Amino acid sequence: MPVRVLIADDHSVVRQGLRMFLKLDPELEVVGEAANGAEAIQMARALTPDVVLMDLLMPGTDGITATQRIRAEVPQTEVLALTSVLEDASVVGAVQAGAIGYLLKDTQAEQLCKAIKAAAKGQVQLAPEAAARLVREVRAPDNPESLTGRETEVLRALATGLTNREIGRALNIGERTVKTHVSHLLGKLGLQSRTQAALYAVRIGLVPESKLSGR
Amino acid sequence: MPVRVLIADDHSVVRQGLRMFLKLDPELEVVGEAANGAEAIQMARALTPDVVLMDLLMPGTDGITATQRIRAEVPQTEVLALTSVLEDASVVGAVQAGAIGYLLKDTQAEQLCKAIKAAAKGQVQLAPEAAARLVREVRAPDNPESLTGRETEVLRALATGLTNREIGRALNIGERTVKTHVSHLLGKLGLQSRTQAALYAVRIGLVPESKLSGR
DNA sequence: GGTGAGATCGGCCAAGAGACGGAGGTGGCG
DNA sequence: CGCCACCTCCGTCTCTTGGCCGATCTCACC
Repeated sequence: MPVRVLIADDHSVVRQGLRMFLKLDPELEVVGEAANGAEAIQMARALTPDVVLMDLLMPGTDGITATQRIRAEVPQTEVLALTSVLEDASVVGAVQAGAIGYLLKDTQAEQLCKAIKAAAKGQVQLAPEAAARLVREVRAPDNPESLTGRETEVLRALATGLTNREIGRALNIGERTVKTHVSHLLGKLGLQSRTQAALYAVRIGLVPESKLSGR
Repeated sequence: MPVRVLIADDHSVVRQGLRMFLKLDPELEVVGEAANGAEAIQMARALTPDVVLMDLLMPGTDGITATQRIRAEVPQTEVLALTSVLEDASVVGAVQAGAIGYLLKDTQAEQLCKAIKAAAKGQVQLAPEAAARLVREVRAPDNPESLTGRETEVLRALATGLTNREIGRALNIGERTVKTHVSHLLGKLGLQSRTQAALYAVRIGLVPESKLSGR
């Protein structure tokens, strides 16, 4: 009985590549494709696949949110994060959201097949780089560089291009408090300006691409 | 005689997917894979493929730079931009760099094969969305929203997290001049702050992900 | 030769941003 | 209970940022 896989990625090239590739392994069966987080949630609900290959960066509902929802609503389905982003926040975020593994898109083909089958059995699969990040984060919960929940919220708002005052209004706190949080997170991240912080947030996948400041 | 294709993408999942997929078409032959712009240039020089499938967002040397170099050094090789980014600057940039086409990663499989064969014959291939951007840009060269060369340079520097003073040093101009350019580009883009401008630059792919502000 | 766009600077000014120290409140945890 | 992390807010200070006015200079174009 093959492992039933759902592919969630916003690029059809990636989806078709994965689909065609997994087809070569008789133990793997691609049962569906989703182009965004919302589709992934809906299809996971309908198909109850064994494993969801989840891209974390997708327009609309992002992969981490989708992972949370799927794990909550379809617990028998395991989620394997497969993304090009490798940063503390997204690794930890994906695992906290319920992902059983975290692989990079430059993973070799055979390893990917193995990882999917292992994930279906409930075995944890982490790219070595991702494992390192996770261990570092978990082993040092009071790591001076780890942001608090509020600081992360402020960073997320900051990374949509809001001013301190606007962030205050958005989070229902004073501008002064926002400045405090910004000051703290800049210090923790070793950055010098809110612009650098915004770019950092984008880099680690804290902000979905769809929310980036545009016209 | 098959069309010889070089794949340039930093994600092995995408590379292997494309390779396996193009293998099914006997008229297409994948002669090599490059994981970044520098490799793409080197391999294009060594292999002189008919077509390079070029991702624009790659670490190190980006795809646009690689396209320029390849077109300059290996003129018989056509470059087909294949990316997830769709914005005026990158479309125009790719075409200006010498790309014969611009396709999105969510392009359907058969279309991609057709486009590659057409590109090998020197026929222009543009995704409809990309064509629209290009036409809009070309038809209105003095579009109030189109940035000048210098403004684009300043935006690119701004989007790496530099201050005005640092940008001035980097470009060998005064801080005042930088402020003028920043002011102009903010007005043209309809934005209110440098942070928004930095996010915009990332969104349109002006800045390679590798250069985003980190730690 | 005029015309316009672009690049380069200047002064002035208001607002935002960040650093610094202080301080009160909460809630978990030994 | 005390301790500590976190969230909240305040005042003050310096620096950066961005808008507004202006000005030269170059260069392509008509």
